[in-house]
Amino acid sequence: MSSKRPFYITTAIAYPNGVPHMGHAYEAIATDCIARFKRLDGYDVRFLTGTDEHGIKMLQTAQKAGLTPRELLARNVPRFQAMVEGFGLSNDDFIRTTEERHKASAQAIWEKMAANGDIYKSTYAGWYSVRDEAYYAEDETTLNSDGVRLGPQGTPVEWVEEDSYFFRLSAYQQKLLDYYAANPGFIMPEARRNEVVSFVSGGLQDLSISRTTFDWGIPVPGDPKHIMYVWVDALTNYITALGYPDTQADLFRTYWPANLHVIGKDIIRFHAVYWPAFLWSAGLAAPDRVFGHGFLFNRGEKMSKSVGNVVDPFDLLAAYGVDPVRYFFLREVSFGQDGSYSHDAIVARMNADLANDLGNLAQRSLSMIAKNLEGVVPTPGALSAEDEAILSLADGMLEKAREAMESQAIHHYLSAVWAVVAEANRYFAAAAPWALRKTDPEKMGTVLWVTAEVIRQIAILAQPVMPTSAAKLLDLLALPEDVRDFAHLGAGHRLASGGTLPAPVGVFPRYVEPEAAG
RNA sequence: GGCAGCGUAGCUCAGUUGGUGAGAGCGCCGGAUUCAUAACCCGGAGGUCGGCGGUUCAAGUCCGCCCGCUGCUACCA
Repeated sequence: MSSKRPFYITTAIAYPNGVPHMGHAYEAIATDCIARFKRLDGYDVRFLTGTDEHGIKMLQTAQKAGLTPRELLARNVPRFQAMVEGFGLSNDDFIRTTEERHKASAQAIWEKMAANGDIYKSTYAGWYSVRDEAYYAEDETTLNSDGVRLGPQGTPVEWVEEDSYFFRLSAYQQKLLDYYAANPGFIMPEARRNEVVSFVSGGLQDLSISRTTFDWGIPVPGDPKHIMYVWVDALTNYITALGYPDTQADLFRTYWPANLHVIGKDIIRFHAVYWPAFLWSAGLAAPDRVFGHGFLFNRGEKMSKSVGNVVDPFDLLAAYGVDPVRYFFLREVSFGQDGSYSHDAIVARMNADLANDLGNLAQRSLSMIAKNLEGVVPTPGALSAEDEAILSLADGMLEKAREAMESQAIHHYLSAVWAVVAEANRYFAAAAPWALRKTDPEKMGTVLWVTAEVIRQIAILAQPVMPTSAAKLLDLLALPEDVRDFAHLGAGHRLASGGTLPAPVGVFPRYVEPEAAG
């Protein structure tokens, strides 16, 4: 067991009845950025992602394609795994809910909840929307002009009457409200918390948690005609991956309760209401925080197949490269709010922030070291007020970044780092080392050292967003692998003088439009 | 209908508990420079802070009403 503080972070598990879209990738890179940040900041991080593979929608999609569910999964899940790979995720595990370990886990939590008296059998009759995965009361539905009955979301519903097991969610209303009150950071952003509190305050109905109308799911223990409601199945993935039901094993003891579930704002209720109740019922602790991120829009429009503006995340990778795409989404979008993207916006960020500001700064300063100092890191002389000022700003980045990341304000963390990039450019221009080369070579060396030191700290802090590019930058500074974590930021670990640097190469190329088709 | 939030320069947005002449980035215009990825640096253009009214010595920042937008939720039908 590690002496480091544990940090367990998860994405939601993706529903692979289709191929990955940019929304999946967005959640993945944001969560990965947080995981990497915590790891570099000295935490013992466990990072989980995966796929949610049961449920009637999966079955129906497969049937439409003339496939079995397993065949559909065999076709789609590798795409999600390729996305995880392609976007550079540092996950420790990839869970699939069709795995045997998960079946055992889901059945175990069911039995715990049943043993606690929270599950009872009754009859459910009502209107069910497959698309919404939800039941509606008669008066919540409407008949449209074609005689088709629709649910409140406008999706078709069908009459379902079946035996069902119910979870006594109503018994947890007050406990949930108390938990929200005692843990104001449980649901973030705050606006989401208000919505959940308001919803729970309005009263909770018991939840139907089994189905008998189809069989693509995990059988209810002792009553295999029933399969579990997908959310009981899906949410449990977070503990399955820690070895549940073996709650005494190191993995579970170390990492549960989870520190952070990163999810889309559309599934807040399942994570902030149902999930804690299930856990308490099973005698387990609720997670520390559920963060609901926003949705992405393509040029301000919601992505939809009919509009034809669905963006394939792999296309973005091919067009811009993984690190620029990661940087763009994490910098441009306020984490927790909806965001918009477009080719122009991505290129603007890529060229302005990465190529012009950071990349060019590294290139111009390092190439001066290469050309004038034979690639040897100079020894600084006496530091001027300007030297001290920029170093002090660089030293202050970590605190600001940490503070931002405490509330998952990824965009604030990045803007704090890039504010220093901008200031470093001003510093460099004002110090004009190319002029000092003739008038005051020692001072030129000092300026180049200060600049390289500032770049060192920026690169270390850029690792969570752009792991590959930041590593290249650190390679250019000949920084050993074991001194690239946040413990090596600040005045206590300045860039060593005297070392020889490799020949500088561009790390962040400008994006130039491909030649117009001729 | 209820609850919550939002509406600030062309665009995307910051603006702590009300107090020097309202900001940043991008874009645009002009200048400077040549170490560098035609990049960096400097300067500028420039918005009735959605509208009206109010509180205050002082409001983008508080109160009321109105308009527009978003989310959650309820209900009518």
